[in-house]
Amino acid sequence: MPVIKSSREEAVDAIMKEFRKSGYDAASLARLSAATGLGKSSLYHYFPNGKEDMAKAAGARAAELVVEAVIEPLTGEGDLKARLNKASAGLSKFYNGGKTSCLVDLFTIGEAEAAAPGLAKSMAEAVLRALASVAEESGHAKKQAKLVAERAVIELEGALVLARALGSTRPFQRMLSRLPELLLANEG
Amino acid sequence: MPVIKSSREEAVDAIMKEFRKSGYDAASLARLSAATGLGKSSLYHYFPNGKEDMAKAAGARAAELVVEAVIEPLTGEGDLKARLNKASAGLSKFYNGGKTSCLVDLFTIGEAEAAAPGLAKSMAEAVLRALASVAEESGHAKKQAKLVAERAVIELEGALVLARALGSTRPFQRMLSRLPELLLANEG
DNA sequence: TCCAATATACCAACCGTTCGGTACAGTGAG
DNA sequence: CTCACTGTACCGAACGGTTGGTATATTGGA
Repeated sequence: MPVIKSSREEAVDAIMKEFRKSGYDAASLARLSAATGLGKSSLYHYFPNGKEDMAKAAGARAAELVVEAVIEPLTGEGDLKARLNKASAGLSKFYNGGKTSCLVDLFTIGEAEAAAPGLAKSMAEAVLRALASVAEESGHAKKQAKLVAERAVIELEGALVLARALGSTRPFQRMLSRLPELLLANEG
Repeated sequence: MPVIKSSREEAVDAIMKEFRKSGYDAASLARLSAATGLGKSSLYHYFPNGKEDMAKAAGARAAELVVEAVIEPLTGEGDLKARLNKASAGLSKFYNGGKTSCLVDLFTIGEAEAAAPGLAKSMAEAVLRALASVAEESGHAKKQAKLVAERAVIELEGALVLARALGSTRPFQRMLSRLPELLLANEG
C-alpha cells in the first residue's frame, strides 16, 4: 500500500536512476537536479554532504530493491524452481532486462571510490553473502556455496557490461537462463 | 623491430593507462597531461580532436595489445593446452592480475559513448569474433562457438568488476582458471 | 628556411558547493 | 484567538575552481 512517498524518498529513487544511467562522474549536480525536479541547493537540504550523500543513499536504496526483488523471493516459500524463476524475473526487472547498469560496477570507476570509500565493496559483499546463503541452503557445501555465489555475481556483472557495450539485451537474457543451474547443487 | 618509440606512441600508452585507471569522465585533460608528461598544446598536436581522439587511440592500442597477448598465442602453433596457458598468462598480464580495468566496460559509461560512439561496441565485437574463431577451431560448432565466446567475455568483464569492487584479485584469478575448460569443445 | 613540437596565455562553460533568502506549516505562550 | 517563534522545504544567484578547447608565440632540429 503506497501511502505517501516523502519528497526525499522520491528524490532518492530519481537519483539512483540517474546514477545507474550515467555513472558517478557523469551524474552532475545539474543532471541530478533535473532528474529530481529539485534545485541544486534543495538537494543539499536532503543530502548535506552533497554528491557523496546522494551516492550513499542511491546505493542503500539499490540494495533494498535487490533484496526485495531477488533475495526475498529466493529465501521465501514454495518449490525451489518456482523461487528461482521469481528471482530471475526480479533480476530482469531491476536491471531493466539488461539495459540498466549495476552500481557495483559504476561506483568502482572514477571519483566514486574517493567520494564514498568502500561503498561498492559493501554492496558487493552484501549480495555475495545473500547468494551464498541461498546456495548453501540449496545443498552446496559452505565453501562451494561461496564460489557459486561469486560466479553468479561475475556472470551478472559481466553480462550487464557486455549488453551495454553491444547495445543488446540478449547476453543478459542468456545469462539469466544460466543462473538457476549455477545456483543449484545438483550439477553435472 | 620497433626499437625507437615515437613520442606519440609513448603518449598513447600513457593515455591508455590513464583511461583504464580513471575511466573516461574522470580522465581529465590535466590528468592526461600529467600522465604523458606533455602539455595540453602537445596533446592537441597529436590528437587534434582532443579527448575523443585520445579515447579512440587508447581503444585501438588496447585492441592491439589484446591481440598480441591473447589472440595470437591462441591461434599460434603448439599443443592446445600450452596455447591456452600462454593466453591465460597474456590476459593476466594485460589486466595486471585483475587490478586494471577493461575499456569495454569503462567506455560504455558516462560521456564516453557520446564522445566516441560505437567505440566500445567495436572493441567488444572484435574480441568476440576472435574468441569465437578460436572456439570453433577447437571443435565447437559455429553457433556454439559464438555462445562460448560470449560467456568467456562475460566472465572476463564480470571478474574484473568484482575484483575491482572487492579490492581483491582472487575472483579474477579463479576466473582465469575456469577459462580453458570453457573454450574447449570437450566439456561434460 | 621550414615545420614539427612545445610553451604561454587565455576562453566560455561547467563543476560541486555555499549563501542569503522566501514560503509555509506547526507550536506554545499570553 | 493571536502572534511570535521555530523548523522544514525549497530556490536563485553566486562562489572559487576546473573543464575541454583555442590562439598565438617560440623553440630547435633537418
